[in-house]
Amino acid sequence: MADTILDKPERQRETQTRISVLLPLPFPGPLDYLAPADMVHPGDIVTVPLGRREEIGCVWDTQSAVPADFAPSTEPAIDIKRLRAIRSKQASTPLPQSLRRFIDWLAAYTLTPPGLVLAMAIRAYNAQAPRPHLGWVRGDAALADLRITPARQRVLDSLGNAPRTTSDLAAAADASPAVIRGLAAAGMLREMPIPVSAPFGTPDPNFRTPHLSDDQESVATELRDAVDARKYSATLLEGVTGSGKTEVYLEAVAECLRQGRQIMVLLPEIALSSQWTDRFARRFGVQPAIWHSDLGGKRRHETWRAVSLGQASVVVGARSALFLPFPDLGLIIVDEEHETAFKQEDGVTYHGRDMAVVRARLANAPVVLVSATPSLESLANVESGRYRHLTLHARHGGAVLPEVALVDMRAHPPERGLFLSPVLTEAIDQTLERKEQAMLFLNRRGYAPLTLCRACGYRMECPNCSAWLVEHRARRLLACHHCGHTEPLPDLCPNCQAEGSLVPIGPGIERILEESRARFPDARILVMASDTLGSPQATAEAVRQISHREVDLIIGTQIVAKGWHFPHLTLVGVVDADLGLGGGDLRAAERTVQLLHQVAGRAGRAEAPGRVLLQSYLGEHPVMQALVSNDYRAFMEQEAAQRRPGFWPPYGRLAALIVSATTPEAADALARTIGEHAPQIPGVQILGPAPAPLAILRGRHRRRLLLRTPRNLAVQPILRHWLAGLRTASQERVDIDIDPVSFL
DNA sequence: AGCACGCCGACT
DNA sequence: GTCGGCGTGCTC
Repeated sequence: MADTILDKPERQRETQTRISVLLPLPFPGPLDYLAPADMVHPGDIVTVPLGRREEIGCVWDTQSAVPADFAPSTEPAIDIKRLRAIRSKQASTPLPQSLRRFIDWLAAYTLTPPGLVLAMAIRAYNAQAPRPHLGWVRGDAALADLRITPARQRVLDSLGNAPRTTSDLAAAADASPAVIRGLAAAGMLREMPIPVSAPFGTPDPNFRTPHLSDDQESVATELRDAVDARKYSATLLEGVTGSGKTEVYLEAVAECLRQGRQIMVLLPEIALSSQWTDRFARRFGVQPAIWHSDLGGKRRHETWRAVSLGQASVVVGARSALFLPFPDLGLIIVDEEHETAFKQEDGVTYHGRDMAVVRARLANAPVVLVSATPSLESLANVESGRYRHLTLHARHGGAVLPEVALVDMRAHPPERGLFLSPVLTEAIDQTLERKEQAMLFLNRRGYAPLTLCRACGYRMECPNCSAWLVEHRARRLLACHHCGHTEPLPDLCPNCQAEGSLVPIGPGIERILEESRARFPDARILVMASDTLGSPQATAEAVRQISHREVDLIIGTQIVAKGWHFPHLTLVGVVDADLGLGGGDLRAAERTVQLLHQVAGRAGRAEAPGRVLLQSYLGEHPVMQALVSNDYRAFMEQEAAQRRPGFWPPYGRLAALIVSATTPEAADALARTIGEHAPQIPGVQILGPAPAPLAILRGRHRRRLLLRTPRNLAVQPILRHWLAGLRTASQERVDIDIDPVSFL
């Protein structure tokens, strides 16, 4: 990629104008540089001098597109005579205006320096300069100039019009690379870049059009119309598991492809993507481009480039795909929109689903949020008229919804030291006898979540975090799931030195595996957890084994809840349906219903009807009642009624201030100071300071303040004023989380 | 984020 | 007398 040198010293200074350049650094805004007028434009990627180093940046718009109510105040411009000149302009397509505006918007909304948001957009650009692959073709030198050995002759015979790499050529000619090097030195071979084959095929919208039911067809038509309108609109597509949501929204994708425009599809996790892309390929004939944060350097650069040139028409990815430079975005899909995995927690904190709606608005494109169990946020947006609501009612192909029943653990307790009720184990027996598959779901990795000393009551805790250490018996150690700390399981209690007094309390899936092996000795058991399925390939292999009936009993964590299709699965046992309800989280109930509903949806998709058993001590809890009666809507109305009066989200706005320091005293002092300077605004409430739910995380002591405002009040200016005069010591930090999702 | 400047402890 | 610790501050 050749650079254009702009700062020729002889160039007249008068021809240079002031331009803004945003750098991927935590500055409050863009810096000003000089460049020849009409040679650089907003969006261009440039290199500029900064101090005594050089940085890559993006030419930024002079005026901000951010709504004034939460835009940061701008500093006065510095004297033009003091500006330095841009070094060079990169020969790449500029960042589109809709992306630049999105970066500004997200930065202002999350109170993040815009440069750090830009960094997410150009990290791929930076990652690895595209080094073209070189290959060999016939050189100019005449044959007579060199002795032609048999090996050399074979190499020359193997040459073609298209360049071949050294290793390829050596193999074809059965010669060593040294022979090639010799020929090259004599000028009989010439190096030539190998043209990169287009890595992204063109999806064919008519490759295999599906047969849709009337219900599906009418929804598909509405979505196609939204695409045809070529303007912003937001739609919530709600449909139970198996109602064919994907098929239906792929018709909107097809419509957008027919227009020759680009499509962004966001999924909550990459684990889901292989199944999704296969489905896509069946519909459109080629694989879509895939994007996620740990995509390798070369692939990453290719994808970024293909998107910026409009060559990748469909990109499916995790939330970071929001920052790709689509020049002609015509549609955004957010699948499983209720998933909390869309919320980015570290670094720049933003909610992928909400930001997808913003991205769509700024690109003037339609966005479709898809879920079987929509978030209360999206339902509230439907209610207020901001989103349109489309519903798919029937399960496609005649499959019926699974029957959900409670197992009252008080009435039917497991044997001492075990965790499966006889009601559940007998149901598994019957399922296995019928040669059908069963699944046990427990959203907890490891063997036991707590290790306790029976002699003194000491609990094994993480030295860096206020969290219990989880025993992983297979790996013979105790692990912290928050910071990654591990230590061997001790023989003696570290507190009272008693021998053999440490006992595991509570189940993780390893312990359920142990119990299942003893209880169902003939069953072929497969464990699915994020730590046992390291790679996407391993996950795909596990799914294949299940589909091919090579497994009888599946034991899994959250990962099994994803939209997998398991045709022979007819029984799902939820080991601890009450698990998510503790901890006082605002969305605990909503999340539990969504998760367990999703888990239940794995059962009985084909001819055989499915059955779900929920082991619970809280049978009367609204969450259990909602699951048993399968009335999601009634449950969400009840949720809404609980949140509305107190202005809890989505009926109010929330921002969290996480104060952290190296000592508890420093954290307390800083949190108190901030609390004392809290603004007094009618309708605005400050909660705290209180110990953050994980009071110690990665060795830092954390306190939390919550700011709650009515929905019509922006929290950003309030926070800005509040924290404006604050000075913190070097080891102290205040992190802001707008619209916090996790309270843990 | 880098990379400077700057002011206090153990060494050729 | 210097080398080097990382605290504070600036970069258009």
